[in-house]
Amino acid sequence: MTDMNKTQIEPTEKAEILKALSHPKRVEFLEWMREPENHFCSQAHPVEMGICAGQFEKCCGLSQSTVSQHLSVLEKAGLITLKRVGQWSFYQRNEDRIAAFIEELRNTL
Amino acid sequence: MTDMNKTQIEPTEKAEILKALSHPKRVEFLEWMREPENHFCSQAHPVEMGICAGQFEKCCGLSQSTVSQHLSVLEKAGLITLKRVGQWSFYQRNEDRIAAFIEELRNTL
DNA sequence: TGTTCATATCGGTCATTGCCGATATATAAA
DNA sequence: TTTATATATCGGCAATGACCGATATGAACA
Repeated sequence: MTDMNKTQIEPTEKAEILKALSHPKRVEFLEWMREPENHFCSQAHPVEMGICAGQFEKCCGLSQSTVSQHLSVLEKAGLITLKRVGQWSFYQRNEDRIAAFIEELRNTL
Repeated sequence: MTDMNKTQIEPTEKAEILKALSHPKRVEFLEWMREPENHFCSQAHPVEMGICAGQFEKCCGLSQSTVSQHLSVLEKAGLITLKRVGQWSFYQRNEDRIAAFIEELRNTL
């Protein structure tokens, strides 16, 4: 009864998530995605679909390839999910996973 | 009224803490210190004084200098505190800081 | 004072990460 | 089928991080 049926975070996953969060830019990406309308207002598609990869590029002054890599790290850690629509990649926060991670920290750290 | 008068975590500090936690060994160190009696039973001094730097060395298979560096990173991030007594260095978890950090994550991540 | 013990710091090596431009892939449009 | 657009991956380079042995610091004790 401590953790209901929330997604469980394995030790290996916890380490991977912490690594993903060790770069300030990636943390920023996650935080921006909390309020998409404030940070990605120039997006043509509705923000409910997720944030288009290209949107990050404009906000952060990094190259396209670097942004793509950062997003990939976040995705592999499970903190965001990727949905491809046409030629675009839409990323979304994985709220369950993020919450589970913080809960894991609360319990173990 | 959101944060009472808890220690506040600045953005720069948050980044430094996340970096400190990006190495599994350092996370382990912190977790071991939650239950000192289980992990550092061979310590001569009472665990209430903190954990003697040398104790970590025995548990983790790293060299003395490497352990010292890891502890220094945790201390600079404010996650542990250092008290010198005689020739020994006693480290203790900074519970307020750890709690404030997790709270910060809950609010911003 | 010199010796011992605990820990911190230094110097160097090797592995990892961050970054970029260039290229590959894949969809969409002409 | 060619062209354009969006994103991922590759190759290489520079910066950072992890690790160690050796050395320095500093306290305790003979």
